[in-house]
Amino acid sequence: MLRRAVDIADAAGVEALTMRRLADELGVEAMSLYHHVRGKGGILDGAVELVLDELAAAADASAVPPEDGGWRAAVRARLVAARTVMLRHPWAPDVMAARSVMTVGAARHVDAVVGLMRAGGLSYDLVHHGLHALGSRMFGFSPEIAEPDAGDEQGAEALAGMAELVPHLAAMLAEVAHDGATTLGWCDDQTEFEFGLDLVLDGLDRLARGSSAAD
Amino acid sequence: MLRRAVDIADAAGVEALTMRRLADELGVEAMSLYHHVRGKGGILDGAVELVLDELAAAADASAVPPEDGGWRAAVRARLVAARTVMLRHPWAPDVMAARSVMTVGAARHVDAVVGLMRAGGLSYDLVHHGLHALGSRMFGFSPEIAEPDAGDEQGAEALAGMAELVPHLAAMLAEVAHDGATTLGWCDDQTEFEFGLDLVLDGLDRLARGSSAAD
DNA sequence: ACCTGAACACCGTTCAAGT
DNA sequence: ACCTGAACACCGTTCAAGT
Repeated sequence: MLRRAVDIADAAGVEALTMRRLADELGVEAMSLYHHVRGKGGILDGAVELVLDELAAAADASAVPPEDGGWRAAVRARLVAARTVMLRHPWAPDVMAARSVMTVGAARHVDAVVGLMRAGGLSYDLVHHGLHALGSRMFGFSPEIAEPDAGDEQGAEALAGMAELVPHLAAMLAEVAHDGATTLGWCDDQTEFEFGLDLVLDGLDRLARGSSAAD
Repeated sequence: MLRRAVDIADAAGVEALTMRRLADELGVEAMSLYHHVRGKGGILDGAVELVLDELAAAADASAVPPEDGGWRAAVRARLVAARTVMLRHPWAPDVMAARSVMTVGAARHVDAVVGLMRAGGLSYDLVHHGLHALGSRMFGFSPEIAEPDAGDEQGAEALAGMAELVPHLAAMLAEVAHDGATTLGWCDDQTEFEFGLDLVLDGLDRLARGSSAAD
């Protein structure tokens, strides 16, 4: 049943994951669902939990022993693995953010990251700051809030109308769009994810080594 | 009318911002609204735009001349100012993320940040990566996805049940909760926002100076 | 041009009734 | 224990009708 909920959200988006539709696909009446879960929230939580099981499996499969490259490489490998799972379920981070309940699956993932960082010698305090700094990257997602590039045709068109209003932005996009023609488009999300991830991990590493004196 | 929409969302949350309620508070029928905006989306976009006007005013008011402390301080001041506005309208970042349309207000804010970074000598390419790395921090918000601390009573209780399941996380929270007793609680959101912001800005600054050879 | 009432096609959920 | 039909209180939106 939760499996089916995940399939619906994957195929048609969370907004299509409705009690009536889920019941329909299970060949049952909508009200029957209430005998097995605590309302719609229970279904969303359960679906997220299933995705987090996938995440745990993927993270284990691609785990890097902390000896090879230190905690930084180990955390990086885990979060990049998390991303491959979340890309299959792009609605999951949104649901997790909307329903801010700490499920066991989420707690275990965070726990694993904390463990890797501690093994690398970071203080609990620094680890704690680090979790906040990672934000949604912790679950393989960077928040693409109001991304200035969006759809190619509509984005370019809207930008043309704003060119004199936002000169710096227009100039940046013109240059980046040109250079990026060799890659996947204006923005390579995977590249940007890894860039931001490395920036945070490098910063934490530097703080852990107490290299602020080197500034 | 958009002003009233912002007030409703501030006071009762976005989910309370409904066509019927907005019309009611304006002493008019719900269907009249469709003669002035393009459906509910238009109202959400308009409300966000109003918030972004506030943001622009706050950013201008607390602007730091680039000469004093460089681009880093200037960008920091602008994003911290953005945060004070968004804290008054916590629904705004969510709405912006949900409706991924680049409004003029959002574009102008991003443009200003790009301008400050460029004035600091950063390449368009590095600026572009930087925008992605900043993510929602660009608009004063760090994504508190599945925050492990949440409500004090419920969080502590849930954590007790998970203590043996997530040992590292439990140990971290136990220590951080203890130390943090002197401040505002387990997590000081403002502190965490500034920590993450500085981590990203420092990282960009380092890359701009080409100090990777110093590693 | 602007507003209105009734209606449509949806939601999540309650509740009494069936087996 | 599990399922069901009808109903309730909502949504956003369409549409013909009013002024």
